[in-house]
Amino acid sequence: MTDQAPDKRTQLTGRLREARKLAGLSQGQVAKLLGLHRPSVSEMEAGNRRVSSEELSQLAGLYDVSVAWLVGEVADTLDAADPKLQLAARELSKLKPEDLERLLKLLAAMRDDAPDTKGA
Amino acid sequence: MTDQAPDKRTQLTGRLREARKLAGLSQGQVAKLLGLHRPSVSEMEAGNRRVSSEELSQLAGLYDVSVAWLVGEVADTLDAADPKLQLAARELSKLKPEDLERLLKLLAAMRDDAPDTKGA
DNA sequence: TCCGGTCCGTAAGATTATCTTACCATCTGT
DNA sequence: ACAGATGGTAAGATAATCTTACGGACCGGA
Repeated sequence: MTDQAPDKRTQLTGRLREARKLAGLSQGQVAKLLGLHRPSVSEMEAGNRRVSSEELSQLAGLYDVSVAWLVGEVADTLDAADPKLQLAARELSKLKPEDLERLLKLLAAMRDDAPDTKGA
Repeated sequence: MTDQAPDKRTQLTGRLREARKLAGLSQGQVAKLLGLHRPSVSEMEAGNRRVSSEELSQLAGLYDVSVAWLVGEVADTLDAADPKLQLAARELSKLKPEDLERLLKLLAAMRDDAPDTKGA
């Protein structure tokens, strides 16, 4: 028990759960897809279990997120600035072009309607 | 058939060693910096030992590389993608968090609604 | 050549984490 | 209330990792 830096671990566990739910998957589904058991996934998200690098890659693929975001690493790209942006953009890529166009207009409307928060 | 898809693992181990040497560190140095023993690092690079997500982050920091590269993941999925997606991401970054949340749910619903062609 | 030092790979027993199965609580829709 | 699904947790069996140690390969100096 030489827990010296639980920050990263907590971040990972939180994001594992968040990404899973956003992907619309249950722990059981994930377990079956990764060839694991339900309790394993449960304790992974609880932080009571390690997540190997292989599992990390598989989870990232399943949830359509990057391993960098899962482990809380900051890259210098656009997606890294806002964690959820990558996920959202990923979803956008699956839309039909016409839907994407519509969504872009909607986004512009939302932004124009409520400008605020941070500048720059 | 013990080795059917060792791509990811082989890639990780190979890159672990490559990154370490490029960083000018010995296994002993890495072991001490991570609070491990020399044999552990040795077997990590040999692929006979798992690398946890925490260790992965620490190693990436030590070697000054990204975890995405270590595991063989393509980091920048966004920037290299369609210009339209990039534009969409820019719009997303201007949204308020609550709006982004709403949008994520909407996207998840759209994807869930559409017929899927079983992925990875 | 011989020596001292460093680096790395590997083995065997002790230690630890993980797996497997099972049970329980909660929530939802009928 | 019932049935189904989801998620948290416990205990023994299992498999991994840790710890220590030994040995080989390499390099520069006497």
